[in-house]
This record gives sequence, C-alpha cells and structure tokens, in this order.
Amino acid sequence: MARVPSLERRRLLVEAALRVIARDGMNAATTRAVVGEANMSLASFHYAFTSRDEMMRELVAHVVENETVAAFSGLRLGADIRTSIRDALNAFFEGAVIADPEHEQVMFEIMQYALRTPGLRHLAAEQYSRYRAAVTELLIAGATNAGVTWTRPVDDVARSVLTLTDGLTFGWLADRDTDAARRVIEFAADSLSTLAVPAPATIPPTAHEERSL
Amino acid sequence: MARVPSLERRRLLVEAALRVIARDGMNAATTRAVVGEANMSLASFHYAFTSRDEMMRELVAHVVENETVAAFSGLRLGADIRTSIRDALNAFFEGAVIADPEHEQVMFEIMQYALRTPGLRHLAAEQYSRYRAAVTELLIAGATNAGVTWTRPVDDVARSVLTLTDGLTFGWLADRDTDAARRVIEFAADSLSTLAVPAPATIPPTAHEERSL
DNA sequence: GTCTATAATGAGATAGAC
DNA sequence: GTCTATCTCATTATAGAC
Repeated sequence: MARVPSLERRRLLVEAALRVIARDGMNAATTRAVVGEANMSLASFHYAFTSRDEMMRELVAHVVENETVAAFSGLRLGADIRTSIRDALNAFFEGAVIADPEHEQVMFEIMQYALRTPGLRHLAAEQYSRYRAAVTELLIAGATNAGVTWTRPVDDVARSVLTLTDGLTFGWLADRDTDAARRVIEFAADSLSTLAVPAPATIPPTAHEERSL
Repeated sequence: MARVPSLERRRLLVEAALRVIARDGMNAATTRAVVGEANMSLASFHYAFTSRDEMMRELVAHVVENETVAAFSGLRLGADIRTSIRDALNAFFEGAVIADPEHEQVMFEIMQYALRTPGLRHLAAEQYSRYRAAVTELLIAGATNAGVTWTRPVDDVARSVLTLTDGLTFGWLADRDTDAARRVIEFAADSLSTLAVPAPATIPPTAHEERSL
C-alpha cells in the first residue's frame, strides 16, 4: 500500500481496529491483528502511531465523536406519545441491537476500556453525555409532535430512557431472549409515557409579564 | 507456602484473581499477577490448573455460583409496595454500587468475558437467570408483605427490575452522577409499583373447585 | 515515505531438582 | 507436593536499508 497520507492511514487503522474488536473483542485487537485487518505492514502502523496506546486513545475519541444512535434517525413520530416512545424503543431494539449485536457489545467494551484506562475516564462520561443529548432532542421533538410536555427536566427523562435501553441491551446480550425483551419494551413505553402530560395551550406572554422581567 | 491441598489452592488462586481484576481489570489478570497476589510460585499455579484458561473458566463458574445481590439481604419490607421497591433499589444502589463500584464493574467485565469466550456463553445466560431468580423471590415477598399482586408474570417484572438496575449501574459508572441516579431510582420505583394491584381477599378454593380438578 | 529485520519485553507453560 | 530455572512464543517498538 503505497503513498497513503499519514492521517488517512490513522483513520484506516482505527476502522480496522473497530472491525477486529467487533469480531473478536477488545483483547484481540493487537497491533498485528489490526495491521492484518487493514492490509498494512507493522512498520506502517508505527509510522502512523507511536504506540498501540495512542491508537486506542484515538479509537475511543473517534467513537465518542462519531457514534450516534443510528436507529433513531428517520424515525416517524406519531401523534400519541406512548406510541412514539414505543416505536422509538422498538426501532432501537430491532434496528440496532438485534440487527448488529456485535456493535452494541463493542460500545460496552469500549466504555469499559475507557473506564479502566487512566486519562480516558472522562471520555466515558462524555460519551454518556452525548447519548443523553441525542435522546433529549428526540424527547423534545416527540413531545412537541404529540402535544405534551415532560413533567420532569427533560435531561432526567433522557437518563431514564438510557437506563432502560442500556439495561435492555445488556440483558438481551446475556441471554438473547427476544420475546422477553419485547415485553420489557412495553413496560418501558408505559413507564416513560407517564412522565408526559398534555401541554397547556400555548399562551404568549402578556405585555405585563414581559415588562415585569 | 507448604502443603496446601490442590483444591484449596484453586480456590485461593481464583480469589486472588478476582482481587486483581477488581483492582486492574480483566486484562491485568495474568498468571504472574495472580500468583503474585496469592503469594505463590508460578509453578504452584500450573500444579493446580493446567492452564490460565482453565482458571478463568473456574473463575466465571465460581462467580455465577456464588454471586448474590448481597445488598438485598436483610432488607426490611414495608407495608407499602412503592416504598418497599424504593428502599430495595436504594439499598442496592448505596450498598452495592456506591459502596463498591469496582465489584459492579467486575461483574460487567466477567459477563463480557463470558460472552466473548467460546464455551462460556451459556454461563452469561445462567448468571442473568440467577439474578432474575433472586429478584423474583424478593418481588414475591414484597408483594405478600404489601398485600398486592403483580399484574404481569413475576419473571417479567424481575427482568424489568434488572433492566433498570443494570442501566442505573452502567450509567453511574459512566459519569458518577449520584444525584441523577437517585432521580432515576424514584422513576424506577414509580414505574415498577404500577405493576402491582391490591390483592383480592384470599378465597380458599371451594370443595367444588377442588374436586373439579 | 515505506518496509525488512530485529531488539526488548513479558506472557504462558514445562522439566527436573529437592 | 513444591520450587528454581528455563523454554517458547507473541507482543510492542525501533533501527536502518531502500
């Protein structure tokens, strides 16, 4: 592989590493396995990165930066909040968890690697925070569509959503009981929809109220 | 260390390995690190186990066999189901997660190791099933105490409990936001208590009903 | 800029003395 | 049964030829 710019090489190596990790786990992502997956020489690796640690740091940062909950994009929001939540949870479960279990497992493993690696702990928190932000956007859109408002701070609701989806994913990875997972989704949709109430008719602030600030 | 029976040695090594894993993670549990922790020679290790893999298998099996949700034992169940659930979740969170985060992280890591290791996948499912069984017992006791019954199969309720506790633990490990976790616990207690309804007065089966079977 | 060859380290496992 | 010494192998990293 001749004349590949170094930055491009770094990207190719990180992506190869992610494939190796998805296939065989974090431990299997040795430098040799990664360069093999990328069809590069060992020397090319050390030309692009000074060490395996440096590549792993970049890999974690890359995931934190680029990972989004793809299953949620293009979701059609219904008029009923309970249905919207249920559809979104099902889209996540069928489109992300069942369709690509390795990917979800990799996300768990990378999170744990970050938690175990000095200097990378903050990236775990950052990744979790990004997930929450993505869910928050969805919750706001869904509530607007359904004409409801959340009875608790939307970031708290988002954390409850993530609590449920993480636990759901983890449990399914453990025993692959798809039917049981679907029943948990119904429970989750019921629970989350109790946090929404019909929105009051939108009242523009009166002149008085505006002045009082 | 003289004249220690081999079975005892195996146990000592597995326990040493668990300490190493809690301190430094699964990858750090090399045979050398483990025998160092156990104050044994490398040769003693290979006298007790034929290989590191064999020890890891035994370690996973040991955890599956012996791990219980210690925080739940000695829990006082109240008359109100919502309060019982809330107390139990708080006992778990304060007594297990916050008091010993490494231990919870080890459980996640061992689960993942089992999922990644051919021949050990079934142990992941078994561990999850044991957890469910433990929670099921608690749910039955709690419902009896509070004079309620569950509106869904109690195993489904148990899975929902585990979904919430796993997700809660995972989220807290990610960003250590204890206040946010406490708010999730309130949400979880609310949600789970909607699955209970007052029990009908206990009616002993009539002679007719008994004969009809 | 890229690759071959190899150094340096640390891993799991084993032979054989005691 | 136990320990010392050693073997073999895979890993990360580097030096130097092209």
